[in-house]
Amino acid sequence: MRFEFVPVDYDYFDFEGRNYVKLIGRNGKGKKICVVDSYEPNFWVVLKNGFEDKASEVADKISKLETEKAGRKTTVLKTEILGKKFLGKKVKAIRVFVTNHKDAHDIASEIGDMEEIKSRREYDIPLITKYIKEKGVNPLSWHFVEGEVLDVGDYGGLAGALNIDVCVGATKIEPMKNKEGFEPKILAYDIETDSTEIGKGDILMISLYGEGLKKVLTWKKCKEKPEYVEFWGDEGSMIERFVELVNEYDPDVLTGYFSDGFDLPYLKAASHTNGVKLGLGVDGKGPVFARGRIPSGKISGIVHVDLYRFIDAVFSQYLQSETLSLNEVAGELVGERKEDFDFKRLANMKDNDWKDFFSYNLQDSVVTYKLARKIWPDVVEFSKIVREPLFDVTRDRMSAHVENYLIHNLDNYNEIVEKRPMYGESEERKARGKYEGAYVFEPTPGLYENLVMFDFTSMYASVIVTYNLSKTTLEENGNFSKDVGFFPTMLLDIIEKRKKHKKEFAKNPSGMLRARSNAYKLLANAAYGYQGFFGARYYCREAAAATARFAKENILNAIGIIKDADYKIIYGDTDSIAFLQGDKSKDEILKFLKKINDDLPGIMELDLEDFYVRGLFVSKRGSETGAKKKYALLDEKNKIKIRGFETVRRDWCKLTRNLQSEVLKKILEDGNEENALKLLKEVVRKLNNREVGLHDLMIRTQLRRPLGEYVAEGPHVLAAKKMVAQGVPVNPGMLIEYYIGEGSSKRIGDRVYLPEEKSKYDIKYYMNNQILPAVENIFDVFGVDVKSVADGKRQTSLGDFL
DNA sequence: TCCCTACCGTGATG
DNA sequence: GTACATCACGGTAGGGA
Repeated sequence: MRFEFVPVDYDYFDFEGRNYVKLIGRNGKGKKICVVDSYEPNFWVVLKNGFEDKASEVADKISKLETEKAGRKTTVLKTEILGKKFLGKKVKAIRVFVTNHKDAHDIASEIGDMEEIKSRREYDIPLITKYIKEKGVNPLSWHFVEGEVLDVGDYGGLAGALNIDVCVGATKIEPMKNKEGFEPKILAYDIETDSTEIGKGDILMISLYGEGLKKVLTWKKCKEKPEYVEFWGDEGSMIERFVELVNEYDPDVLTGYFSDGFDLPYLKAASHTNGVKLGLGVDGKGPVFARGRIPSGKISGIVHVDLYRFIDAVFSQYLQSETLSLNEVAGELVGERKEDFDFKRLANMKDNDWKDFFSYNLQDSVVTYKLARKIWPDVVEFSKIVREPLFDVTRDRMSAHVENYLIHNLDNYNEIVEKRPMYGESEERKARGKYEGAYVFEPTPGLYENLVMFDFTSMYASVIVTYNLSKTTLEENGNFSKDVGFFPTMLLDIIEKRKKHKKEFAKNPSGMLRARSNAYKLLANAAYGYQGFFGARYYCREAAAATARFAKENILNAIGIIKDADYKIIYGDTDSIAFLQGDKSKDEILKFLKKINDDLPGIMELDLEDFYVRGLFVSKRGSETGAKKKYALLDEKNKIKIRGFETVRRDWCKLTRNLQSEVLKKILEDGNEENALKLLKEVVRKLNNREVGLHDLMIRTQLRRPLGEYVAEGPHVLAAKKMVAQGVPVNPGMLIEYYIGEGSSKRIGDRVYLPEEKSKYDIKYYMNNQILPAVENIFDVFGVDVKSVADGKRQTSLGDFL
């Protein structure tokens, strides 16, 4: 038979000592299909220079090797001798095919350090990655599959064990040229429990939301139940019903928010205690958790996607959200906030409380579902571009994405893939210390009018391409060769693709094109960090350091040119330069920009970022020197851009942040400090009269390590300890919220109060440590001393004397 | 007890 | 364990007077 097929989930299994790949996806009619494909595991042996003529001799020796492990015998099936490239150099290499991928490492070890052999490679690449790379069966792309329907007994009963209509043994899989697009069946879920510690409490309810499915399952009764609620006798039968509903819905993707770290492990623990099966997978089995910082919950035949992880690793840089809570992220991305539920009500639930809780639980799944739909184009594009399955692509960090992109594209350069660093190697790399980074211009504090901002487009990526900076182009003398390497070449390709898709998007906007252009942009931006990352296969500290160095050289040059043209430089950071427009017209500025570009090396490109009406730069606290990375700009559309100020820092209280942002706004709009001063006075008055609500005084700081590991105990650590004492579990990553109350202790941390603790806020603290420091340097630009304003003393302003 | 400073820790910029 | 360096700043902790 021959049919259209899109692979969604990849897995592999052993049969009679050999590896097979199990693809699960949909056919053209939307039916879930399992396709079994063969795979010949292999790795490479690279011969030393001068030993090329020994190739067949070495290959013969290798052919006779075999290993036995866990009752599995792996032998060398065949060898091929080929001219390849390794680290950019021509080499003679032997491709060694073995019976089982898991043993490739052992066979490679047995080959050992023969004098003819330089390196053994690609045995450390995951089987699925190798399979996709070698057979070109790309995720979420349409293929024609030819093959035979499997009998129940084939491959040790594989087909019979799977809850899938059709299992096919493939004889041929080829990409379809003209078919694009695939709408997955997504199902979102969420659980509510009475303890946040996994396995400690009960699951009170489970919600599911998808197309045509809207349910809350619970064993907690209430008289008047909403139509979407189903009551079950106990936790165990509720879980069994959940499994049943998932199986009936037959999703491609089961998604939750922080479900790797909470919902799925909780369900697993609860099903265990209740003695019921959590048979979510098409194999009837429960989720399997892979170890890691956060375990990854894998379900056979259904891609379990924890949206939080993808957002955290890839998407968060686009977000304004200060935390990655479902509430905040959904609020920003789908304009829908979760319903509120006060968990303190849990202690004493009445009928109506349960109704609210059900609704809250359902809303979590609804919001998760909408969020999944919203970022789906981005997930898909990443998966297609880096050619890794959904499961991995939604969990990998940026360095892994860059690396996977490299691995899957190295065949274009006939390159054998470099190995991962060994443990000791990573340590050595880390120990090599820091190198000099970006250049930052020290601004002179002041309020400026009519500013121009230039910036280099994708500066670090452009530098890597222009100067050919990479591991394989680094010469022994420390310079980088003129012969262009695969890393810069690939990066150039990424940059060009990004440009192309950005243009296409501008012409014909679609979620897919936006996502595609974004994905390329992210990959380009991450390429620099990748080369400096200790865990990278193509780590090259020299290349990373040179990237920063050449970038610095370029921005300094550009600053020089702009200065020489008699413009006054106001600020610059890494790849951007702000200067005064002076008496020049916008046209003249643009012509000037073009002229600068004509002389830039390689693909370096300086761009107009924007024109600004006003810009404010302040001094560092307690000093005359200008503060870097702190400024506020007003553009011609009256939009304000604030960088670095307390306003944008989440560890300052709302009162401070709101006041400061309003002060900046007023000053930028008015061009003077007069009205801004009134705002300050009003806040000072309210604070002194205790008219400020505690909610505006909460300080939020993230706990970033276990409590025991702190050398210095800051207020947030002491607040966290207080929480523990009150029986609230805390863990790294949590945002600790507290306010400062009155008290005799000098140490501020001794006066922290948790939100629900009633106390009098410390007026002095909020005045001297929050409000005044945040506006002091701003008013200082106008010669106004905020301390005396706060004291209600005379207002001194330079203006008074002029 | 006050004052100074080094260091710790967080969160920002690009 | 999970891209890089640069920067601002509050707060603690400890020494010296």
